[in-house]
Amino acid sequence: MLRTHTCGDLRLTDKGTTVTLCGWVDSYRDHGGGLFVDLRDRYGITQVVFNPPDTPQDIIDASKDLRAEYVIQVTGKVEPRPEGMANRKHASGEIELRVTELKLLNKSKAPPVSPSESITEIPNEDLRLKHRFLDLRRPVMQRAMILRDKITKGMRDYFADLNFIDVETPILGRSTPEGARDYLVPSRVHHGKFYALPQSPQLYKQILMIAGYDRYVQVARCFRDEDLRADRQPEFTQLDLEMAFIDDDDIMTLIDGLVVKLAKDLLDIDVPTPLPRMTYDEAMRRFGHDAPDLRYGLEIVDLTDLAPQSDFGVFKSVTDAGGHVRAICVPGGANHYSRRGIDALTEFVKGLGAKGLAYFRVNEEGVLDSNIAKFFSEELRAEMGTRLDAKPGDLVLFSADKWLGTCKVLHGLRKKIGEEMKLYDPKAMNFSWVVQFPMFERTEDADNPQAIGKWSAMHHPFTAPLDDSVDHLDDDPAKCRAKAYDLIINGYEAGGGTIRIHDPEVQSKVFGLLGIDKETAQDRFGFLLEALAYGAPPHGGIALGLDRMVMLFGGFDNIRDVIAFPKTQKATDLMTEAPGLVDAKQLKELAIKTDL
RNA sequence: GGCGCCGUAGCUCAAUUGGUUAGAGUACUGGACUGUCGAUCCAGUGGUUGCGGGUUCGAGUCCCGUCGGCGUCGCCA
Repeated sequence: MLRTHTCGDLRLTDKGTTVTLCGWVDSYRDHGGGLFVDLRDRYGITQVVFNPPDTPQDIIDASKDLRAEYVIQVTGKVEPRPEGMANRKHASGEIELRVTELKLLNKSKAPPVSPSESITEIPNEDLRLKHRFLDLRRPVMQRAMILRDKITKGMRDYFADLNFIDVETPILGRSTPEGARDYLVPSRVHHGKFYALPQSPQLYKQILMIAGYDRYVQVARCFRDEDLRADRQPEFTQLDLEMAFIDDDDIMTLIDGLVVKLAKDLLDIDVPTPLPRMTYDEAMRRFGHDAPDLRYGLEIVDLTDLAPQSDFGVFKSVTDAGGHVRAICVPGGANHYSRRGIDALTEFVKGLGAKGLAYFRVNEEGVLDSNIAKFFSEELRAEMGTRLDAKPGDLVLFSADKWLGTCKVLHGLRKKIGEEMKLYDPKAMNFSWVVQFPMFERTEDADNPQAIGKWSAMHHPFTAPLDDSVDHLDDDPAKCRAKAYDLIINGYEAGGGTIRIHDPEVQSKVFGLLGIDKETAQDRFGFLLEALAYGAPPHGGIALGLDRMVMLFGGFDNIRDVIAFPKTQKATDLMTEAPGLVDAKQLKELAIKTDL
């Protein structure tokens, strides 16, 4: 060992002891006669002092050459700092190391990305990603990685205590055309054939249930070749689990327990259980989204029935066409959003597909007023005000469109205004479930005109219907609700799962609705269908998005900050420059010709 | 693929309506300084304004294209 302690260890109680520290020069302060260095490692910062008479002159002279990020080993005596010189910013701030020996372990070029927390300016993200070794040296990033480790370990411990066993599943698998685009790996042995990287271990974990491993868990890497977002990476990590002989309530109760433990251990928050559960239909009705942020209100109010009483052409034509008129009432919004502010909101909703933004301000007398007020009788405005619980100074924003259109616009407004008006405590954590998702949705895929209007699975084709929904498979698939549940944290989908179909008859009906004929089913999932025929227990599970949970628990606003080596929005790695070209020889072995 | 924001010194940023030699802080280099902790003080080095084209007497600034980063819609069972 090159050191006796870390830079976060030493306290007043260590005074008088001789210790050796190693670390990076976080900063240095040269006073001519002597010099101070803040020495950093991942445990903290300790001030090391090169001053006479404790430090020999030749060591002081050598210390003059130290620069940011040089790696040094120093030996000396731990001493309390002089009266009034303690630095409360650091845990070891009451002591300092009086250096008697210095060894330069390595030099550093002047860092383009400063790891020092004393530099408050954070470099552009492309620089951080290119020099990730420096970026990851920043204490905030080290805290993120440590938090990630704690969450992962907390999860593993929790499930291990409950008799779950960790089973690894393949990375090289088989492509299934449903769902996200696959990352493909060409086979050298079988020219023209490809492995696919797993989008999730879904099918394998069902096989494990059938194989009798009734409690499976895995920290699983997953891959989806789709476009990126602030909360989406092409490769990400799921805490994946599956159980046999359980129902949906068991999975949710299990995860409630995990959430309580993690919130208590990591954030010292007491989360009451059971976590609230809201159906998908209610979430869409009240918040316009299947992952509502429940840290603030701004609930949607449906005014479709009142709209025809107005003379406002936009509302009337929408309701005549079977659409909806819905609104949110923003408390204090009339003062927060000026004319120009509302123009900005209008531009914003146009980006979401709205044609415009109808609004009312609520004036001093509590009356709804705006440029469209003339189309609404006094009585009608009063009635709308009552429904909306509108108070003087509020702002009422409308969306008139098809149901999903109003959901999208009002959810967008709600989210934007919640942020802009700071309607919630950024440190607050809100956990809930959204349950009873529709089994099927109508395809609106413009790339594939033949598929438009056909049913597709909202989760995957093995999702079980609610017990009282089974009959709707025959008469009205749109009414069919699934044993599906999403864990929602602060408006993010932090995890999701389902109970799986284990009844061959139900499975075949679902395949039928999805237009998957026997041959296709056999070709794509033959192994699973075969396995299901050999005594499959009732089973189901869930997958938690580990990266997102770390992001939310750590208060980060993007997922890259909790992944050591993330990809850019164009799915490249700026440090390694992946993806890269390969040799012609490699392509030839794989029988691949590129067409650029 | 669409929309939007951004790209100026190693780094973070500024530069009036398109107008003189593109500035500041920091880093770096040299010097001063015995208790600092974003040390301080003095001096200095450092620029193809991402790249290419265009408009103009004149472009960091306006236009077109392109590359890169970010956000978002589509997409993500």
